[in-house]
Amino acid sequence: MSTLQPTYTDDIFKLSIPVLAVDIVLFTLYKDQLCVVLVPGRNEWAQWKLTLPGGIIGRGETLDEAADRILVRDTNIAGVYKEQLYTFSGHNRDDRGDVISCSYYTLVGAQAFLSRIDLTKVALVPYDQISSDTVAYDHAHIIQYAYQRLQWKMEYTNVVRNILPLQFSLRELQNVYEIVLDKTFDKRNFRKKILSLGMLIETNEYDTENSKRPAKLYTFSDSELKIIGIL
Amino acid sequence: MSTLQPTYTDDIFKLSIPVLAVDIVLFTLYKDQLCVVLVPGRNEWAQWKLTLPGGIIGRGETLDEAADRILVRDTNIAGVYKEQLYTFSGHNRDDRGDVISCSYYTLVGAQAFLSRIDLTKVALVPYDQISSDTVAYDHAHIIQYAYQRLQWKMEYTNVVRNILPLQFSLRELQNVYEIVLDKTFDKRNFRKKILSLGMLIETNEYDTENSKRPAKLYTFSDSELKIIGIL
DNA sequence: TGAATAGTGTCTTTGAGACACTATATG
DNA sequence: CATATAGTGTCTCAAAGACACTATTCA
Repeated sequence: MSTLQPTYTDDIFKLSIPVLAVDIVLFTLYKDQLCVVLVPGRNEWAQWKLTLPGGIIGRGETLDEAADRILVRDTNIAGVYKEQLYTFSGHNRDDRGDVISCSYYTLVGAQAFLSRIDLTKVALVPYDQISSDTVAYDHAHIIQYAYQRLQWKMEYTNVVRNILPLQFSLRELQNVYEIVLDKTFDKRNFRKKILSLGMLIETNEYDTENSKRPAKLYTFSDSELKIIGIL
Repeated sequence: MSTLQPTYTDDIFKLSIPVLAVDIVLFTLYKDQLCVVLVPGRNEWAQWKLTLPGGIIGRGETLDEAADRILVRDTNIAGVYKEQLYTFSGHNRDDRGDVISCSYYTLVGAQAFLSRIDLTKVALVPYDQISSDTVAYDHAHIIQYAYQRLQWKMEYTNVVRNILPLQFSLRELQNVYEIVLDKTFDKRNFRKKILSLGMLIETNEYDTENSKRPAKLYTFSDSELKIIGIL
């Protein structure tokens, strides 16, 4: 993985084919809110608005490699879960010319996030404050699409593992589900269900900081994304 | 929609950015087999092998427009259901240079398919005969991915509507499900389930051709893709 | 009237969801 | 010992799946 920008030997916006860019929707939880990382817009159309971290893909680069490069460049974050979302095209998406955007989304835990990112360079915007008024181009639409995908993944996979620390209590886990899915769950039913899925392993440790009665800590049994039926 | 090829004013395979192509996985049912439409490979790497219908996207063209154009060019089929699948990239995907492929899949009923297509120009290949030995580039992989998506859509949406005629018997419907999902269903449970979903409307007509006892014909209640829980 | 396919109902099991009390540590 | 949060069990209802016979048309 390289943090170098590719160099372009042509005026890429004047070619007879469209330019392919990669845009990244980085979700994290911050103060019990689902947030997206955005950067200041760098040209006229984007003036006064924020945009997704993104960039033009270079020759010889794969989409995954470009996504990694851009993520490191703008957020200093590497090696996290990411997934290709959708490739957006359309007339007049971008003032620079004909740009097609292959979008990715990633999910990062708050601790990993805050330790690596430079908050003077990027903004952390709560999902419910994102709209076409605050975000440039069609990026609000892309973020909305990413959010739908994230919700789906939360319901049907163990993707939640990417936002939690190595050990966590069932209460923390339920909090994440409730925030991302924007609904509440009955504690007993939630625990019954989540434990029956076999995606958790009990540890012998307890969280004594966040509550009166210490809560048993769990870890995830699978290190990879796995499809399961949840909730 | 135009059937013209875009014209390229540069040598697009020598640019400093990758070239974006669109490839289409067209599924249809033929003689009780799930089949994919393939075309002869047009260059060295693809020699003796078949490829997906595909082409380079032109400037000012959206991905959906390019998909429509290529579908008409290679199969003479227009106005059918299609969906973007995934955008594939990778080192050495294509001998011509750095090509990234945005893939689509579509689903076409046999009658519409046979009436429009020219079978001297394209091949109809049963899904279970597709492998890297018979299909060029990474197209076998793309087809496999498309098949997974199709199976998923069959289970959770009314996408099956795109492969059936306007009117059909429950037996025909069950056949399609059994072929695509590659498993069998109990007739009573299938009918109970499918009718409870409310995605069908009973007609007053009967199919008297395909069986001794005439079967009641049904139509779909929704003209759009709709998420439902099936099977 | 026999052959072929359409069409129908019940029982059992499983999972989802509603719901309230006890257990344990801290100050 | 009061408070705050962890942790636990039962009942009900709905949907999935197993399973076998009757109905209708045609030759």
